[in-house]
Parts: sequence; C-alpha cells; structure tokens
Amino acid sequence: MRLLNKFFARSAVVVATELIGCFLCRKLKDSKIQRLKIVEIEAYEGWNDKASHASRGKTARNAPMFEEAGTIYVYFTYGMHWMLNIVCGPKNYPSAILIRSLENVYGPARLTKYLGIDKSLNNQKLGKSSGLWIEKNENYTKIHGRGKVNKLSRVGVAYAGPIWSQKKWRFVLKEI
DNA sequence: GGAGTGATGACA
DNA sequence: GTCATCACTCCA
Repeated sequence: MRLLNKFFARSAVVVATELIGCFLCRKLKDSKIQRLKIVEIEAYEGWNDKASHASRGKTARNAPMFEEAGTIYVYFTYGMHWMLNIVCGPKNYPSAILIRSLENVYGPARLTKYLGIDKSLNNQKLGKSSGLWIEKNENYTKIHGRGKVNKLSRVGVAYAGPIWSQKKWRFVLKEI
C-alpha cells in the first residue's frame, strides 16, 4: 500500500522511525518497478537543527524543505553525489528525512545512482508522476517489534555541535 | 588514509 | 568577485 502525503505530515523523527522496513519504489525508463527495503534513515527537524540545511534559513537550494509533506528534496554534494530526502511536517516548517541505505544498496549516494535519481526529481511529489514512492511493508509490526530498529547518532554532522550531533536521529534496521 | 568534484553560502 | 565548506565514494 502506498504511503500518502498525510503519513509524512508529522515529525520527521517519527516518520523516519516508521519508514524503516518500508519499500522505496522506483519506476525506471523501461517501466520496470524496483521495490527496495529501506534500512537506514536520518531525520532533520526544524529551524534549530544545526545539522539541517534549513538552520540558516530558507535559500534557493533548501526551498523544497519548506514545501508540503511528501515533496522530494534532492541535492548535490561533494561535487559528485546526489542525496535523496523526503519532506516532512507542516508546510513552511523545514523538516525532512534522508534515506541513507536500502537493502543491498548501502550508501546515500549509491542508492540515488542505482535508482537514477537526480536533480530532475527535486521539488516533485512522491507518486506516479515522479515515478518514486514508498509502500508500507506488510510485516511492519514484525519489523518494529522487539527492538529491531537501532537508534544512532547521525553521520557527518560534527560541525553542528555536541547538542545536535549527538541526537539519536539515525535509524537502522537490524538484521531480520 | 587521501583524492576528487562542483554547488553553495559567507564575506568583501 | 573570492574562498572555505560539505548529510560521500572510490581507490590505495
């Protein structure tokens, strides 16, 4: 079952937690649909989050973060890598989740390369039009039972200072 | 461990 | 206009 925008219109931390184990779906040029389990996610929440692009206010680059929930935010970094984010929370409130790893596709830049995700998807909505959406896993309760999801500190955010870099806002699925 | 890559934002 | 920075991957 496809997750609707309503699902994303909540706290990024909650959304990130619940997305663990769900399927990221991508329709490619040849019409084949890829369905890959999400195993690692980070949350970026609000104005005060120093690790978030939005901490310095709205700019041309991070504008999609201020759009309504379910908007796709793709950005380019390190001169060669695309990052895939999904916007969360209410409109004009900057929060998003960063999809870091899928089953068998580990690494945020690898998965975008693998799924053919680039700037053309930026600021689009999840769904048929963009060819990118997320489906709920039928085994959701099984996956989330008995501490199957690790909570860790986020990656590469030391510059954000101890308060924000130590937040346990990275969620990783343990082996099933 | 270190190079590579280029958009971005801060500053002048 | 310049410059340092960056939520990474690759190859050693």
